Amino acid sequence: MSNSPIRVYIVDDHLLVQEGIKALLQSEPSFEFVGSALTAEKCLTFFTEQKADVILMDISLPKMDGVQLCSILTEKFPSLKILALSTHNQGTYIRKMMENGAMGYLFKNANKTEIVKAITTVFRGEKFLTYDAENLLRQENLLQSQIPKLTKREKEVLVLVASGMTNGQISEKLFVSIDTVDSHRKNLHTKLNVKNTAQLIKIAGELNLI
Amino acid sequence: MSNSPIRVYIVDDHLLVQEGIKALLQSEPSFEFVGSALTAEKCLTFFTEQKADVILMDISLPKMDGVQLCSILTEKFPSLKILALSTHNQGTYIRKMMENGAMGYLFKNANKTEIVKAITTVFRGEKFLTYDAENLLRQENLLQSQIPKLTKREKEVLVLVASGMTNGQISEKLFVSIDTVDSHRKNLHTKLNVKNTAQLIKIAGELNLI
DNA sequence: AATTATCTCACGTAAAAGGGTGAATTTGTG
DNA sequence: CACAAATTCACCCTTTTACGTGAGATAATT
Repeated sequence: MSNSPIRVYIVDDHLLVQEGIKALLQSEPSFEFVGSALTAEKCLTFFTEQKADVILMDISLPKMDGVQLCSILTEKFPSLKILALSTHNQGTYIRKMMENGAMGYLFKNANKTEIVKAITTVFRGEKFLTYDAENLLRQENLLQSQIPKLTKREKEVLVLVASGMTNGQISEKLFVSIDTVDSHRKNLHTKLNVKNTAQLIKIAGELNLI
Repeated sequence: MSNSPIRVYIVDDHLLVQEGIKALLQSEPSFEFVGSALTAEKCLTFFTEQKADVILMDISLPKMDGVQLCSILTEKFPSLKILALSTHNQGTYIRKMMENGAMGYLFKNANKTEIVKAITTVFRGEKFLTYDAENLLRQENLLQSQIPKLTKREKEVLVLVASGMTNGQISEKLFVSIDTVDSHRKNLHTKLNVKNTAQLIKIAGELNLI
């Protein structure tokens, strides 16, 4: 098992990254480069006939993205180990990939040692998260937990306010009284610690609540 | 002149991209790979002793970014041709790099043909903008031209409003009367075609005006 | 079952914003 | 210089928000 090389495939729309991986793997006898693709479609075509042990996968692919490709591949080939390879420094992407069957997440600025370690780790069936990715997830969780929990109604009112509607118009739309809408806005102010509509909409925008 | 190969240097914090370029250039006899760096600092160190004809440069580098590095290099080595190599699909970056002395802009998803063409083009002293980059600039210019031109004072008032200040507070801060601030806000409403503060701050956020 | 959270509504006052109109002064530009 | 744009200010009136306080009804959670 440890004698035969790990067969590695790569799908990335950046030719340069493909070539880079290829070059790196060629200098390591324990790996065998079995193919590459620029798009998810071509990757799927490859796997109908051939196989690999580990696939390095970019997230941002044209048309079908990495997340979709990931879920398809894990379903069809449960033994295939997927290692996400991306520049995306947003925790949501990391989370999505791992939820869809990826065994690891690597940033493209990784050095050779880290890449080798990542591939061998996921090949063994263990998860691999680069230190930066772990950090990112932790920080984002912190931020997320600092966002006050708004109720369904409050979120509803918030987006309507942001759309420019007055309390009167909102009350008609939601079939409640103006005073009720007023109450929700007061609660929004309290929860988000603002004192007027301008501040409210600004921070709501920053928190992607609208 | 066409006999001696074009000496190419690359600075990019992604090792994989470096390796990819290296691999591509090795298969082309008209190019000579003379070195690479992961950071701007190491790049500058290299150029104190050695030289190159064309430098491929990523924009997002740790610490010192590509724009700074670009302006330094063009000043010290006017004959050096800089080719920006980036995944950044924001027109501002393209514009900044070209303003700071870059001769070309290439996306990292470029294929071999395009990369070769880009290098040879900038080596000849001509500008090279990949089709996508040109498109992007054109589209952004269109969008930009659709944003109403706000006066200096209006922008000032806008950010103060977004910060949560009332007309009274703004008037004190700017040493003008409340009526004046009121006027500016009315003009903002007219120009941005909104009818209240909520809408104003929302679209201002979307247009990156605050 | 008991407690808590959410949603609802009411009333009153004060503060702020919205809307219209007009106009003087300064600044910028052809 | 002349014309346009920007900045400034005033006054009126209406609408909308903001803020406090209290409270009943329903849904969710322990």
